[in-house]
Amino acid sequence: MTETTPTLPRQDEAQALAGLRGALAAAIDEPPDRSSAYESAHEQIAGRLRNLILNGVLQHGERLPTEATLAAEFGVSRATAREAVRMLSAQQLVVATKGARGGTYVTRPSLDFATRLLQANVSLLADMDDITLEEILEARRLLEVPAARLAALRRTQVDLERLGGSIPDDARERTGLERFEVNAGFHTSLMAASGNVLLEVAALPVFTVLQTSLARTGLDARFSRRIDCDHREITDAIARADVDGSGEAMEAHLDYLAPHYRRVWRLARDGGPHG
Amino acid sequence: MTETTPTLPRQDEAQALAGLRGALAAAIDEPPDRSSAYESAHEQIAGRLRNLILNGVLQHGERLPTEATLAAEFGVSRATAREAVRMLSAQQLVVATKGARGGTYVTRPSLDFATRLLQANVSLLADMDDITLEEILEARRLLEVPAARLAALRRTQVDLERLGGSIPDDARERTGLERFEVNAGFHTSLMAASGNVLLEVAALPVFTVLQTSLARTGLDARFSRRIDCDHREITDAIARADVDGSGEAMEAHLDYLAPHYRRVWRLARDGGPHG
DNA sequence: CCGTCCTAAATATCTGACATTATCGCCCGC
DNA sequence: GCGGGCGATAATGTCAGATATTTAGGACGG
Repeated sequence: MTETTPTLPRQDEAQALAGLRGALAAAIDEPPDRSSAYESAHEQIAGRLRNLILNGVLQHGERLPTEATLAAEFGVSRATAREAVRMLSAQQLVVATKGARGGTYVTRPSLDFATRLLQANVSLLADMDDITLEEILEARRLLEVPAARLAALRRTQVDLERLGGSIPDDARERTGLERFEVNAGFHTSLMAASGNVLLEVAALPVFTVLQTSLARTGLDARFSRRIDCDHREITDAIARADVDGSGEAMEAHLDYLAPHYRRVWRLARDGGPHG
Repeated sequence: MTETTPTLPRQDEAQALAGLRGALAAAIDEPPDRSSAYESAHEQIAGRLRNLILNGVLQHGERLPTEATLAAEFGVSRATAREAVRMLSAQQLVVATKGARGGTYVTRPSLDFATRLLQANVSLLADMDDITLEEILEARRLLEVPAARLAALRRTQVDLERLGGSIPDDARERTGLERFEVNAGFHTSLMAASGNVLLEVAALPVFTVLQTSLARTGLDARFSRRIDCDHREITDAIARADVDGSGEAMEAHLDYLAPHYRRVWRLARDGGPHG
């Protein structure tokens, strides 16, 4: 029975989990998970801890055992335990603090983090042609038109002020980056006014991927003026609490933008990745 | 001027990046990024490499320098370089393979990975009351009603067969987990039929979070039958290419489900986290 | 010509040490 | 008696080197 160990040794594994259980006064029926082929030690440990967090056994703010303790309980070296914790920290499931009362604490991914993560993924998936531009444009329409309608229903005074403030009133020339920020500001304000955080999180990456490709090419003054004008129309409709009008204004805006996106997208395809 | 180094030493940093640049024959104007307070060495390195990947300097399938080389170029130990790579691998930006022609290769987060990541985040955000049930229900409606309409427009023969096959035709009693899988199967088939991958990715986490809370409480046979019945109606409408009918059937389905979700959600709130 | 063995190259893991840092409690001065 | 500096302490962060494991590819023999 002295076979090699494709997974952590069963006994140690059970014991380690038991120790963790005891230490945390938490119980969870962990399925053996002998599913896939080979998983390295740190992945196994990371996965186990991740399950504890996702299943709510380890609650927000709770402290994990120290690296040394984890290492001992899982029967690995500290370096390996560290890498497991590092994986979780990369997913913002835990944060590590130094110092005396320091340690590893369960945390929550912030909205901001979730957004950035999603955006990175969408961006990469688009790069690889897993997602087409048309899908992105469609998704944006699906998210933003209802958002505009909801905003017309629910907007508060604060929302309206923020929306108005996000549209520049001077006709000053702007760089690509500045335009990007202006547009993103309006977009974010609009999604916030919709009153649905989930919608906000879902829409921002979609918007950003599109906008990033636009910003790289630079956009002329006439185009920018038209965007601001559209934004103002949308804002006005929302201010009037005109649900249908808001949705239609948004649709018109997206209709105007679509061909521009298609153009810069083609450019990026032809000129970009072949560097 | 022998102050401590809150960031990597500038010279080594520049040199390391230059080395990497040379090695990869890639150029990118890296801003100094002296933004936030303190960033540990592995975070800095991970961030730097991440930027190279997200900006497309390192393309899919390309190979990073070996751990030893990275360590040398960034002027850190191999363990530190390893942790940086580990963080990227936790985000599925790279994969590490052992063996002779092994190494660290740039990869793409799979759709499946993106979905699971998103789901974990949505789930945790919901746990923390950053997102309310009503927002989730609303988001689901916003995603699935248009998806049903699109499916009616675009469904292929394969889609229809898959949809039909995902609805059980026997009236067998099922466990909570089995029901979960049946419902998830229909949901996934529907989103696939919509023909928009992005929609699919966005909707699955929302669906799963809702469904998970349902599955935990167990659902009686009458409820299950009703769900299957609704699913069949939706499928029929899609098969008829009845766009409005599909959307309406989906709306009716969600209307029926909403109160059930509200009930189990309350239960989970009252009984769950206080353990 | 094909299969087997061997070697090289890379990651995976271990070990033990040292560096850094934030907290806690003690002690000292007022 | 009491508050502020200041070391002890406990944790993560980093380092250096060694060993194990895995895999690709070449050498060698049948």
